[in-house]
Amino acid sequence: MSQQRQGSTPGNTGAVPAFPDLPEATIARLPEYLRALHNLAETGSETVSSEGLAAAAGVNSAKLRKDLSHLGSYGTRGVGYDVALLIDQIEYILGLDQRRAVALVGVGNLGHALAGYDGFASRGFRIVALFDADPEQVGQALNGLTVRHVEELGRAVVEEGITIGVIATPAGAAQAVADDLVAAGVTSILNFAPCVLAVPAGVDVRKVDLAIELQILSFHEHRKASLTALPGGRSPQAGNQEAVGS
Amino acid sequence: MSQQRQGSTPGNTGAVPAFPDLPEATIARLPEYLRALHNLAETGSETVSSEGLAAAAGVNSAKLRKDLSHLGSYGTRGVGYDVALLIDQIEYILGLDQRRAVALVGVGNLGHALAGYDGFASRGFRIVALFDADPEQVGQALNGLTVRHVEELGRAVVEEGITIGVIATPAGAAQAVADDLVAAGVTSILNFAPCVLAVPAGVDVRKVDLAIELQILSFHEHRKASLTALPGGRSPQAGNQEAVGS
DNA sequence: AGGCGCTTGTGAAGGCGTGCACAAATCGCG
DNA sequence: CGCGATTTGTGCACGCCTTCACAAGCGCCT
Ligand SMILES: NC(=O)c1ccc[n+]([C@@H]2O[C@H](COP(=O)([O-])OP(=O)(O)OC[C@H]3O[C@@H](n4cnc5c(N)ncnc54)[C@H](O)[C@@H]3O)[C@@H](O)[C@H]2O)c1
Ligand SMILES: NC(=O)c1ccc[n+]([C@@H]2O[C@H](COP(=O)([O-])OP(=O)(O)OC[C@H]3O[C@@H](n4cnc5c(N)ncnc54)[C@H](O)[C@@H]3O)[C@@H](O)[C@H]2O)c1
Repeated sequence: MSQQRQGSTPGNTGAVPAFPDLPEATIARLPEYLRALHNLAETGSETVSSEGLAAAAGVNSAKLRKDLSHLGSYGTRGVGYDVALLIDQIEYILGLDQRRAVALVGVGNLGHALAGYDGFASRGFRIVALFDADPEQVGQALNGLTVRHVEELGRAVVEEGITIGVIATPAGAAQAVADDLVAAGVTSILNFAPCVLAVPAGVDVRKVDLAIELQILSFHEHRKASLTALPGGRSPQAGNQEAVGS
Repeated sequence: MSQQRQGSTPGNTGAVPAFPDLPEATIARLPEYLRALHNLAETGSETVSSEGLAAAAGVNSAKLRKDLSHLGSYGTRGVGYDVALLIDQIEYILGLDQRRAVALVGVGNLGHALAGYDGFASRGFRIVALFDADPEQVGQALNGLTVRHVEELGRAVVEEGITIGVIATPAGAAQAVADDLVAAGVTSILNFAPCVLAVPAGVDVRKVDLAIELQILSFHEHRKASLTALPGGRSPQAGNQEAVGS
């Protein structure tokens, strides 16, 4: 969904797939369920109904049940879902039991905030290396890590077993950084730079663009405003039908 | 898509809607087209083909043409699209000609980065007010703005004509801040806190959650790894279907 | 032991989005 | 002035996703 995805040909011969190939839409919601489940676990709940979990995750309960049914049958009819079991299952599916190593490239304004964020560690990720091209930034300590020069990226990726790269450089440098990451063996990239990245097949790219989010909100503001201003009316200008013809 | 949307009952009686009600998927892509168009305009291009613009925006050319056709006919067959005209049209549709006023609540780690980001101003947004609950933060100057106490939010929203609020507080405070924003008259919220917000109908909420993005990438890493490790194999554990029953 | 209420899991239907393929339209050139 | 090259705009079919509605299953209470 508005995300770049370069798939690989499965060529799967087995009847039941080694990996339940969930719908993309489902995958995107699993993290939200997981968060809700963790919250429930903290409050001491042993089980949740689909209704309860759906409410906590902000979705329709039918959708939640269908999503979870793709993982297998981990609920009990008449009772609900076992919270701890479901957490384990979702974390397993998402591959969060591996505590993935992440590299962050570009420790500027945004990079500093990301490097100092503790919300990643608590969700199964370790930022294990920071990189920048600016000599001023290189060498400084940030949250227990030393910023290294971007030229060392290739070596570090291999040594630290990094599989995910986060790009927080200006847009002009993003493609070059992405190329370096891919060359080093990174197969997943989270891109904060406002630009389209070209990557080979088999590499996943997800983009986060705050300006785009604001622009989408702006559209809805515009729409709402035009509706309240002219209730049931028509466009302020350019209200052309097929009427005003030659 | 994975975004909260509280629609309002249209009750539209007119034949042709006052506002071209574009598909959500199209709206989400317009900002990307807009960026690509601005890039093209800077390089001096007067016109673009759907093929060219699609490549620059990272989408299929058929999809791009269908998207643009929803706005009207702003292309010329055999030639392409007029770059400047298309920019104007998209900016009008997105409501970017109004330079919307934005409030940022929570100037911590992430909030500082957002407040210092110049990429918003260049895309039609002005951050006009900063708020925090921490007395340590209140009063400090940031990028030409003074951080105000969150209690002043209601007054400021009205005075400054703020329609969009950005929440960058811890998750525990997010709902309360959202309530304040809505009470003050804000109808669009961009939420960085990892939690679900409840808002009344007519208010749009978009959420940005970096941990979710990483978890989605992690899933694909997991999938890719299991495919290469066990080509055509099955799940390491818990491969229960309806077999092991009784 | 049996019945009753509750909740899951899923078949089916409808809606939305995507991409193909082509007709319609425009420009440039001879 | 007509023709061919080019590119837009769109009808159509297909697949994915969502939502409804309900049968199947489970536990509890009597
Ligand atoms: N700051 C925000 O709130 C924000 C919001 C949305 C998007 N973004 C985007 O995130 C990116 C970073 O934003 P920022 O505000 O941190 O910018 P910044 O200029 O503060 O930081 C960029 C950093 O990247 C480094 N860099 C430049 N080229 C590099 C290279 N080739 N290799 C490695 N490092 C390199 C720079 O030295 C600098 O430290 C930009 O693309 C921006 O558009 C930022
Ligand atoms: N830092 C990141 O890179 C990052 C990444 C992803 C998500 N987030 C999320 O963004 C949010 C902010 O993250 P952060 O790292 O900046 O946290 P932070 O603790 O550094 O900043 C939070 C700020 O919010 C203020 N605040 C608290 N309660 C408030 C209230 N009721 N009203 C107004 N302000 C209030 C605090 O005083 C503080 O300044 C969190 O929800 C976090 O999970 C942050």
